[in-house]
Amino acid sequence: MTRPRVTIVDVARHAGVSTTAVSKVVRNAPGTSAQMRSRVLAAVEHLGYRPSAAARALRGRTDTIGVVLPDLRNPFFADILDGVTEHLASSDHQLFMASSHDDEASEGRVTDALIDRSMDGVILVAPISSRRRLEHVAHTVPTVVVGRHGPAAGYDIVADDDFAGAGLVVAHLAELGHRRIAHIEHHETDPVRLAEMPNARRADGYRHAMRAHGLGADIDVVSTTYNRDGGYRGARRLLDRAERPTAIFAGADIVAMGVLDALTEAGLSVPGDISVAGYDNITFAAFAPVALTTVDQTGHRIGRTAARLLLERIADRSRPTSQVTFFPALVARRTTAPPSLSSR
Amino acid sequence: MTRPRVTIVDVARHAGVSTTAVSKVVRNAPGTSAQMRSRVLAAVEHLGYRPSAAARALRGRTDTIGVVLPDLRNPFFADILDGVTEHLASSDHQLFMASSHDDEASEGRVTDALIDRSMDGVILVAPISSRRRLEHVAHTVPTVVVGRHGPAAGYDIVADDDFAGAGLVVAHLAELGHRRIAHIEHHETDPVRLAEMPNARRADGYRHAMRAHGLGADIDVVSTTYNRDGGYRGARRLLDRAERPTAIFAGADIVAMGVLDALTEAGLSVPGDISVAGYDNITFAAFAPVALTTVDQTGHRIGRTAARLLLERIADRSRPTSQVTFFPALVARRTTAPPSLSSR
DNA sequence: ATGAAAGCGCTAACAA
DNA sequence: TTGTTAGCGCTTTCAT
Repeated sequence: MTRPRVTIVDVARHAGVSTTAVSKVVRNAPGTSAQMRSRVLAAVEHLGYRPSAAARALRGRTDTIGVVLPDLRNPFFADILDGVTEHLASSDHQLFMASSHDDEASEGRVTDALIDRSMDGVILVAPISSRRRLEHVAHTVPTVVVGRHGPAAGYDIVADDDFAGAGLVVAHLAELGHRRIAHIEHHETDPVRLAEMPNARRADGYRHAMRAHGLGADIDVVSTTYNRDGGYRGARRLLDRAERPTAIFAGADIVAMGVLDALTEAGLSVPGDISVAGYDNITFAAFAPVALTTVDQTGHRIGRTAARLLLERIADRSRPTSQVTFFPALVARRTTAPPSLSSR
Repeated sequence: MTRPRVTIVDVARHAGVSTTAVSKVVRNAPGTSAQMRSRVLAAVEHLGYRPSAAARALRGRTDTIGVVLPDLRNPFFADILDGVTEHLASSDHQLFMASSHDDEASEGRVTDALIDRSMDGVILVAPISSRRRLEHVAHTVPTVVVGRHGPAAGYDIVADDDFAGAGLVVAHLAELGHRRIAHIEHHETDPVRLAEMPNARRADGYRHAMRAHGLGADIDVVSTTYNRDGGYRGARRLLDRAERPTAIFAGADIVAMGVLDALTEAGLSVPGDISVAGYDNITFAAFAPVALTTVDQTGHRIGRTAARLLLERIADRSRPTSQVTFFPALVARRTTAPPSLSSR
């Protein structure tokens, strides 16, 4: 069924040279005559030889980098990956992805799996593991953490200023005349994650901005999860309030989707009855029938930067770590408008 | 910066046993006393030993399977992956994904990369490579092809009956009273792909069903691409028709998204002015403000089945190939309705 | 410029 | 039950 692998030995024999020679030619290493090159390449072609990455891995690099994503359904991660892929295209690294399914234990397993398979480097997107664990990973393999803040210890960080981004949304809604602006956040209790995770920073930014706009008394946060169902549940709870909010700021666009599910189901119009804003500016937010007001954190640029930092670290593992923060921008679309007179 | 790897030799020395013993214990292989087990496991724990997958790969299996996806933005693939992941959870295989970015050359590179890294098996989702190429891959590594039809040569196939699915949509629209039902397909010229790719089968099913319903004269196919932009461009062209269609059947839900973008932009209401149907039943189709009529091809079940077949083939590479086809179901939601009287 | 040989970490015969 | 040893395919000194 399956034919035996063509190895470097087969090529060497076929070309009548040493395996060393083949190795050099294949790797474009110096010290080969033009004549030898052509003979070896002919044999490679003839036999259909492909170097075994496994054998190479045993001697060092694998030319493979791994990305751990929390969730394949949130299109924001596709934006990040586009950026990573773009930057990696200039190198000869292969990119493999694995999902942690939003679960800490699974995230650990997947990261270990990547390390066991000797990835040259890993990019962890919005990881939820403990900082100690992240430091351990970074100690073992060049690591870049995306979308999580906090003191970098051994790894580079690329993130968006979530605190400021949340402020942009609140300012936008307050200017439109909203006072009862509610926020749906991803539930979080761990103290480190409360300081480092984007969801927590957005919630903090929301609270801070509400106070700054004199709306401290109207702060209203519902804790669910950063996915569509979390948005649905959060909105349901907000709709049950004695006094409904006039605007809902969902911590992520995917959460806003769930909010819109719930509002549609309840027969409410957006933004007529209630305004909705998200965060991430996933391509879905631009979907015309929705036209979601959101915050653009340029996932593409984040991904590119992460890939660049990772390659730099792979090239020089002792280079000092850096922390890049991008400032986000508000993208006002059609789900936000001044509150209706009756509800004001 | 990075500490040297803990190897099986370190563990053996620490536990005062042979490397063979460690290897056996770690793999739960037979032939180890309880006493030896505990000593070895203690050493493993103490030293934080993790077997090198690269070294294992050189001896055989890697416990890794690779999935090649055309595109990370089409949420239908996430449904398939959920199914794959679910089935794989019962085995100790790790799942890595790679994107081909809808490009044949890239698909080839990515598949080679997976083979080079000695994956135990690969799942190719809606691959566009030539059949010869697929046979080559299957000849090299256990392979399951998902979402592409055709004579199986060396690989298993799991797909949905796209021809029948398209018929369900046409029947639904015809029953509602539509006659001018247009179809947006993914442009295809390669003869083999015309016979095997889901997009081509759906287009064939559309034409066949139109004739079966006596609407042969109204057949109207626009060729673009299976992504959101393709849907947008296709709809624009249909709106420019002297006599507009009353219903648009997009070959995929993601295409329908683009159609809805265009219709919204043109100020047309759905289904008031025009009905829209998709295919795939991605979770987005259930998004309440849209409520897209579509065809459910149970990506989850397809993924589960693909994973099962792959594990079976890994266990026995000579077992005969099988071809599983699932029958799809229409999911009628709110984007389809009888045509308006004026346009009839 | 070219090649011989050691060895990366692990598993699988085979011996004891 | 336990250990010795020969590779898996490649890269890398080190000779030539």
